[in-house]
Amino acid sequence: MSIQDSEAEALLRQRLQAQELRITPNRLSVFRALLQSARPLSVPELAQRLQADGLSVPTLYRIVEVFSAIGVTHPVLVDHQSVGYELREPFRTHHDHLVCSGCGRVVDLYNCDLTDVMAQLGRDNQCRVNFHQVELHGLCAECTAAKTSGPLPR
Amino acid sequence: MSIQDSEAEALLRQRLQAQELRITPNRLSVFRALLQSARPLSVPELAQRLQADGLSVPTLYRIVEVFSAIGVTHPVLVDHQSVGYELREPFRTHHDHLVCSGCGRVVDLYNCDLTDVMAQLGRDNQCRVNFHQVELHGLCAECTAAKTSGPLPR
DNA sequence: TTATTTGCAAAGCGTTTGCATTGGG
DNA sequence: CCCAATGCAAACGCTTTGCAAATAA
Repeated sequence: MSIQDSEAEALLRQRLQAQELRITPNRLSVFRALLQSARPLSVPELAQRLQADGLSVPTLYRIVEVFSAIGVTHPVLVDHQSVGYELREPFRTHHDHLVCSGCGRVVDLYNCDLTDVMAQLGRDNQCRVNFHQVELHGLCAECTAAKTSGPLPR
Repeated sequence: MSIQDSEAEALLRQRLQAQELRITPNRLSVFRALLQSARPLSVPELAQRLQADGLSVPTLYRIVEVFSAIGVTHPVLVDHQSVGYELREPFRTHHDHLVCSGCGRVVDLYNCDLTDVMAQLGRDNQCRVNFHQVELHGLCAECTAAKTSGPLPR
């Protein structure tokens, strides 16, 4: 589960201090942008949303790098081509995704009790798992009915 | 499970023809390079391995795009930052990934009996699942051993 | 005060596009 | 023969880097 926004920011400050990293307005701005976003944001997207705050692009890259290094965010492949950054638990409620092959929509799947399964999978491979991301590919309910065959659209 | 290399190429030809796409030496070269690789390959990596064959870089991008469109490959986030392409079932044995937070390597996880779990997850959401991709984030065996505490290395 | 963080400018790549040519079916 | 596929060159956009100035602690 995720926590309240007020607690989230306090926790971020803790995480930064624990690593001897400074609490700066820029870092807080990026964090809030991610908190408010329903989906992962790439650096160009962050730049767009935060252009009023005047953050430079190199700074954005440096911040998401720091956030990912201290476990606040993690990189996700978005749209099969670009890298987005998403808050991790407990900053955001964990969920998984179903990507519909038909219409391309992404359905968020909550309440997937996969944590135990994933932890076991890690143990089987001598790995320590602290986060998992499941992406299902298939057809959503609507597209199952409208399913077609033949060559792909070009 | 995956199939023999000889069958794999025959199946690739089928897939291409079914979509009215042409069987070209370039496409076969890329396919073989992916078949022989133990890990996902980015376009720059493909360019390097296939430079003897003289494929142009734009062609490589077009080919992996086609392969992914017809389900022969799928894109994977490699090293936290770049996009690699990997053969899908049945060209390659299905497996999941552990992305190491420490070194960024992608560790293949085989024998993950998650198909049933994923199918159930789909049913719970009225979706038909025909492919799943699980990405675990954590520490690989080596990094677990080398794990340190305190501030991150700068 | 001091080391970290940031902005700026520029460089470095990865990726895409337009167009003429090649070649598979 | 026809249109898909390719190569080339150039454009484009994302990402990184060096360095000086600003700033959190």
